[in-house]
Amino acid sequence: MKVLIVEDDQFHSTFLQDALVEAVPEVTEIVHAANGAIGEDEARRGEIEAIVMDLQMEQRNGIEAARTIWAERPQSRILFWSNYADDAYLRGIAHIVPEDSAYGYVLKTASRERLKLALRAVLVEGQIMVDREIHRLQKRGSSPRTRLDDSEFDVLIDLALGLQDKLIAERRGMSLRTVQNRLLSLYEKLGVISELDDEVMLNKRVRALNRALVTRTINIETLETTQRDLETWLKER
Amino acid sequence: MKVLIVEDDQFHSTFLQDALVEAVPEVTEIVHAANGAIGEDEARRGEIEAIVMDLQMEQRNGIEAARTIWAERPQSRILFWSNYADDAYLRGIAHIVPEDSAYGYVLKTASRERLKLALRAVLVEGQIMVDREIHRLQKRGSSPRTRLDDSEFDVLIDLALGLQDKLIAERRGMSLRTVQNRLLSLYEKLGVISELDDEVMLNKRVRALNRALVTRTINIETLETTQRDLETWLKER
DNA sequence: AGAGATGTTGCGGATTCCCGCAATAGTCTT
DNA sequence: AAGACTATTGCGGGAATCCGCAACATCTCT
Repeated sequence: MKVLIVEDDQFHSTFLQDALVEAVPEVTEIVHAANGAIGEDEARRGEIEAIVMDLQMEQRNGIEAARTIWAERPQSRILFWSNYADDAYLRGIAHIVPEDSAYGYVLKTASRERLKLALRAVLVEGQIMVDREIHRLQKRGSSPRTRLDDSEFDVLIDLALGLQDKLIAERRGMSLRTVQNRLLSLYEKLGVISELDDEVMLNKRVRALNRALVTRTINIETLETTQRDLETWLKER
Repeated sequence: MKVLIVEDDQFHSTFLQDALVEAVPEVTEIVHAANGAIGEDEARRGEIEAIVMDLQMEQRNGIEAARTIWAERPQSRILFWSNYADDAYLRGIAHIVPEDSAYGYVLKTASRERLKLALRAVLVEGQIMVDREIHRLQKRGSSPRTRLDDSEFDVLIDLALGLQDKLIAERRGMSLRTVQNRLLSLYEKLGVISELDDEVMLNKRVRALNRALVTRTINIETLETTQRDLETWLKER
């Protein structure tokens, strides 16, 4: 079994390798890649189907790499190994994971045992496995009062990119007023109103982005990658 | 010589310790702390004056910890060891570093040799040492056309927190129109106008925050820590 | 099928934002 | 010290945003 490790941090990479040979003795070869772009090449060249990948990397992050890898070889099994439990990563993965392919998400703060468990479960057994910590975070918002639905999330992205209402309406195919309704519920769910509310008036648009960032609903990488999507959309409209 | 290591990542912590004993044989004792709050306690209890500290930590980050440590013991020598070269960190440090005390800033991607050099230079020799990579980043903006001055940076912070013009004016003691002038030059320097300019109209306020984030002028931790400053200001006005 | 809940859209107005124009104050140069 | 620059501030107006009100459209449940 060939396994590809995509990780740009030296120490984490070797730590990962150690855990891997312990947890999965059937490994015959381990290939390393220091960022997402190299990872894609290696996966292509080596016809590799078992991958452990960091999410935060220079150049090209894990989500983007996974997207092209899965596009070329949908049955690839990918275990994401990340520092953060940002909701944006989960949504990003949820959007690109192919039907019935195996993947997992483990935090770097997880114990070595849990990492080894996830390595076996995903790479060998082909299971889906998401770290409990992350699930907790995902759940926390699951009271529908706080959790954003997909269309709200789309509008949040556009807001974060700096589009104004009219453009968002055009891009998402809604009326101006509907966009504003979405924004309204965004302000509600992100806690823009409740906080410093009385007395202090805030710029809700900026505050919404601020809250989305500190609550880990989106992150800076989200801004960067969605920016590219926006640019292509702008060209072909 | 007693040295305190403040670092929440297991691997990095031991790596740091190894480099430390190699580079600084005069070390007699090494104390570990897993986050900023514990670090403050240890520094206080142990009367430690040589510290190596990560910047990104849960709970309480390196800048905040350094602020209280330096407030209590200004001659402390602190080497910051960070993943990122965000401008926000540099500004944060520049604001709190006491007169003629030693500090340094090294990236985690730096070679072991450079780390060891910095350890000696800062902890033993009491020099000031900033990683070349960071300086490069700081310089890049140093064409005054792009680099933010302090008052612009202040306004950027307030904008990022979601304050509206009137409140910023009150907080920073300027007139409304002056705030708007600052915003104008912010939009200019952050590249809000130049990008997608013609055709596409943007919400400049949000776009400014977006640009400030992706250019690493500020980061999410900045949002969190400055939020606390804002809250105290709000109470006592 | 009918009643109620939820989502979408238009209209209008109060507020905020963006910024050109112009007067004044402060700084630098020669 | 006079002239040139730059920063600060007020005024005013066009555009964008926020949001209540109300009319439909859809969906759900019994």
